[in-house]
Amino acid sequence: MPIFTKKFSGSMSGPFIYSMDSIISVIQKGVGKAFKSLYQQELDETQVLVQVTRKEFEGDYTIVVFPLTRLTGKKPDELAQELGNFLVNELEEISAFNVIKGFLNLTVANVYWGAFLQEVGKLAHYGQFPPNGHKVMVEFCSPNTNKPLHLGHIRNILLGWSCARILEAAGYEVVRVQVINDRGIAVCKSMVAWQDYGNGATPESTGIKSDHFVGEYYVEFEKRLQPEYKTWQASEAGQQVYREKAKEGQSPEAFFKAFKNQYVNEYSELGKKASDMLLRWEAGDPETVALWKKMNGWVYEGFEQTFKDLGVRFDKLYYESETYLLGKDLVEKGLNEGVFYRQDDGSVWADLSGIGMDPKIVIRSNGTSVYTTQDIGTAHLRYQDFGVDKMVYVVADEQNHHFQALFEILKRLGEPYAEGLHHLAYGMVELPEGKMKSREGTVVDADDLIAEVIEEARLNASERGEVAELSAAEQEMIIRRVGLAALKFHIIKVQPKKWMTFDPKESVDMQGQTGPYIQYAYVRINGLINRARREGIDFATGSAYLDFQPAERELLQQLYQFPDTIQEAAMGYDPSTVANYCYSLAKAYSKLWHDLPVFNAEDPAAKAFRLQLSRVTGDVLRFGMDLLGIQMPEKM
RNA sequence: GGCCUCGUAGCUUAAUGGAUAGAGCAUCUGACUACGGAUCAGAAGGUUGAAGGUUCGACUCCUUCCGAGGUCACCA
Repeated sequence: MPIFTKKFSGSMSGPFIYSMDSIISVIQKGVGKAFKSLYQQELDETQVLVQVTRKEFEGDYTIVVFPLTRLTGKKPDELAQELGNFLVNELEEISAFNVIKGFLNLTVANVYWGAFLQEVGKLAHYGQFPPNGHKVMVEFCSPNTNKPLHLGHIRNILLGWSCARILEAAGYEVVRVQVINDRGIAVCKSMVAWQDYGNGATPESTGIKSDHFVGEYYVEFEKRLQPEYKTWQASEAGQQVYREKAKEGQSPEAFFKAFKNQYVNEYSELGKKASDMLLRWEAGDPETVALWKKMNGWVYEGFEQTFKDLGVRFDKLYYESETYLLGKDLVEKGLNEGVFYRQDDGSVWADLSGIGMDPKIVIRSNGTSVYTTQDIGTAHLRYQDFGVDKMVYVVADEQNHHFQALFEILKRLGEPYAEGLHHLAYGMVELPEGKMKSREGTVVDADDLIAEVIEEARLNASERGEVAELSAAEQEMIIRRVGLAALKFHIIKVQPKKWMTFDPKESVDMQGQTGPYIQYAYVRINGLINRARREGIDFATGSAYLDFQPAERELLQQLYQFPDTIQEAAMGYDPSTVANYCYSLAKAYSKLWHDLPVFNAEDPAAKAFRLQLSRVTGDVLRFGMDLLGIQMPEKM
């Protein structure tokens, strides 16, 4: 059967990926040949629309012939019939066809599917593409150091991590980084509160997780500020400001709510303490810097634990305290090259009217730099550090405007990586009650949430007892994996750009379209494979089995889609694509499990084939879920 | 106000311009003396926010409108 050896040694062949010419391109080429031979017409084959046949119809792949009719002047059904005949005669891969309302459904020969499975079965990492020579940086998480991580960070972290893994699978070399906002007024508030009200307490002395410990002092600051502000509002000074600055008909409540920031900056004693702290920090006062280092150290220790719990790590951390002065020299250079212009007051701007945006300031009139300037410098620094040709910023969509401006400026500055910049903008996470608001205490804490899903998994496990005979440590690992799978999958199955409503009750679901459902399919497979290995069954002997049942065909088709799915997810920076694929594959396997006996199959070839099919499915599920940052348990 | 995003079943959501809009949850009904029932099968649930337009064909593209949100800082 020479056709198969030819197909299996395509130009992309490597140690990792299954690489025969895709069936779709085989079909497309066949259609091109048909047009030449039947109608004497040249055709752009890539324009032929080939898609997976919908379940309710007979066949594996479908050609939509409508767009082709105007080239021949034939009716859709007639053209489809002629093409179908031609393809079945000419292509060994195609064994049958049928035509329904202008759709040409093609059936792929069983022998082709059978060979596909055997070939994939030999690969160590089906779906992993060979290195493509490109290097990409993914920035994600990037928290402030005054508070612990919350639900929003979790979505960010999961998206960033998964995106990085998917790019790796697609052949990129990936560098994971984050920028930690370790300076500024917010951090100073925590410092002031700890200094004044902490009485020397430490995370160790209180037994509180260290980032939460620091967060409590941030809250403490706000708590102390409130009565101070109330008192001031009632005072003559406060009333005078209200009379002078309130808009016509604005109630005191509304005015003072809006005025709060200004109050803290200009009138508050506590606020003054914080801004003094910031000034001392900027001046490099040793005592202040020591305090800052101590408290940030606590925060990092806590963050590190959360990252570990979530199973993520970074290659390099950038700190704003080290990068916030960067970018000014690049602005200076851009100024000389006409990329920016200086106003009379000394401030420097970028004119972005060319892309329909308002002017963007990059240097204040007092000569200091802004956020955008800093990001310009950081991007440049990163390029120097790693030489990446792509940079992906995983940041909430509230910063769309900022990144649009930043990318445009970097482009105009002629930065070498400028064409490879991408803002992976994700939607905010809301609760069923509405937005999370730290002031109202409705923020879902990351550590609490993780603990909660694990407890839920523990409850579920105790109701079953399959893992009861395992050691405590093994049980604990399984419970963690199951709980985290529920949480992670629940978040990552939603397209990044969509705002999502996070219902804690649904996030711990373990049935239906969930992480544990997929894990369960894997665990079943694992049980079968272990038994087969104990009995020394050779899966390759399944190649003799070719009379596929519908459930087997469905699974083969889906397995075949895996590399394309990874490419699609990588190009679209969209992990939800992989999540949905994994679910769909697990569902197809559950169906097969129900419909057909595997170990007790009708004959040895069928048994070996189904074991091989199961094993490959298990491998793909494990690899696919790993791309989402989800670990598989061996039992559950 | 300018720019941008979103609107799909009660809820959470899927669908490179293609066939009867696909799942899960919740509700109801079935299926374990076959390899793990965290499963499978079935029922019910939709004028895809509204109205036009382009197209052989529109959830998808265009226009207008309605609704929700974001952003337009010498904040980060």
